[in-house]
Amino acid sequence: MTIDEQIAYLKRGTVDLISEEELRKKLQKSAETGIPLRVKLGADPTAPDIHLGHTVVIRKLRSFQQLGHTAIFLIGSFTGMIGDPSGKTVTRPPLSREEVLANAETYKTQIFKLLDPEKTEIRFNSEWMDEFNATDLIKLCAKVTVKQILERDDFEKRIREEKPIALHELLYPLVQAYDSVALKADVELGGTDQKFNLILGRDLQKHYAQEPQIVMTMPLLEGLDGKQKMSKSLNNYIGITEAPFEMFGKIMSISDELMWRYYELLTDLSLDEIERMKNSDENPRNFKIRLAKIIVQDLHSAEAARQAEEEFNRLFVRKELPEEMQEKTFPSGKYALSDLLVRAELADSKKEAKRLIEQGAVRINGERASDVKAEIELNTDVVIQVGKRKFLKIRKLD
RNA sequence: GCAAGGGUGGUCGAGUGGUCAAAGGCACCAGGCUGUAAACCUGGCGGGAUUCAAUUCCCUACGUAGGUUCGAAUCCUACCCCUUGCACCA
Repeated sequence: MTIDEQIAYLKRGTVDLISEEELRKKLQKSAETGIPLRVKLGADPTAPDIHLGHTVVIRKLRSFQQLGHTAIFLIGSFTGMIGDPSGKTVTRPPLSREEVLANAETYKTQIFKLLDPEKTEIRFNSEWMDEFNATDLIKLCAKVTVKQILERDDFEKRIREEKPIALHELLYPLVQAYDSVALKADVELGGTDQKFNLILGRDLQKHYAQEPQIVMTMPLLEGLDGKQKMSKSLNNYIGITEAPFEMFGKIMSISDELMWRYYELLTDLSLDEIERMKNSDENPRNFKIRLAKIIVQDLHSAEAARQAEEEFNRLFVRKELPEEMQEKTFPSGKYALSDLLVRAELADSKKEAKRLIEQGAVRINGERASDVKAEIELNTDVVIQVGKRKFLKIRKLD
């Protein structure tokens, strides 16, 4: 690839690129000297469950890796061990060293679904922050002004809304910026919410007589609802370790509009190709299937994607029973249906079980059961379906 | 420490003595229509029991613990927590 082609490739899907000129210079220099660029991506060690939203930026890191550069996955172990009470949710307890290490392991297995382990540096910021003493910290603080820090949008917003800001929260961006100095990063990637922190890294590097890093930010991916950003707490996410069929199904349930967004940020299809599909009058459903297959293939395998599609067709197109379903064993005998649903964990309470029956959500061996007081005789195996996607085979125990 | 404001169901947010298992929105669940799309429509949304059924009853819940009252999310007392301002540190 020529330098121009590389830039075009790397620019895809980015929101901010500061700056393209500097990136060009770095790429040129790297090509001339054969020294790969050091590309940093930071992660918070408190939430080791990676979802598709995170993969947007991880995929970008992979792009750099594929061009021969060094991917650095930085785990904020130091920050995690202090504990960050910011944000509206419950105070996060500080993590112990063991927890941080355990989370780091989880991270590794997840990111290596996308990144090449051989070409990835995993680093922890406690490597240098543990040695940092009060003098170092104060010297570091002296390099920026309060005004600079308070410029960050969310700080500004909280001041305006008279919400509290803990002092150490002001220090987090600084520590993150210092990580870039410690790593001698050439490029730092992050979500758009990280823009301020990444730029601060540039500023700080100048203070340490380093060439400032290139800042690239990526959009925060919308979750399955298509409105809010994907996150675990909003329960609108697809986890990177989810089973192929789950992933496939969730992708099939997103809106058509959102599908194009996912195409752009989660696949490598050319923008031209995506545009062509968008303007085609083919049933969008087919494109969604294609998207689902691409994503499942990327995170699992081609075979897994094929099977997921097959299962999807079986369940929702042909309305057949799944190939495999969970099984539970009960002593043979007579059961009140509502009771059985609870005991089989298909409903949380008897009230809910009755509700489900009343609303026609329950099927026994394919027959809709609408009698709340129904009893079923368990003398053979029975398949119970609740709603569209919960299936359970109940086996009798003699 | 003082003063003021606040703590309600998954969430936001009404409710200031009975009609409150608590309005309304969102989220969520189920059904319908579809392409497991969107939009839309319908029902549900603490738990247990009871009736053929409309039902009815009981328990738990409005920061915690007590109290007043026939009756409290609502009033009183103490405590805990959050926010803001002031003070202390001088």
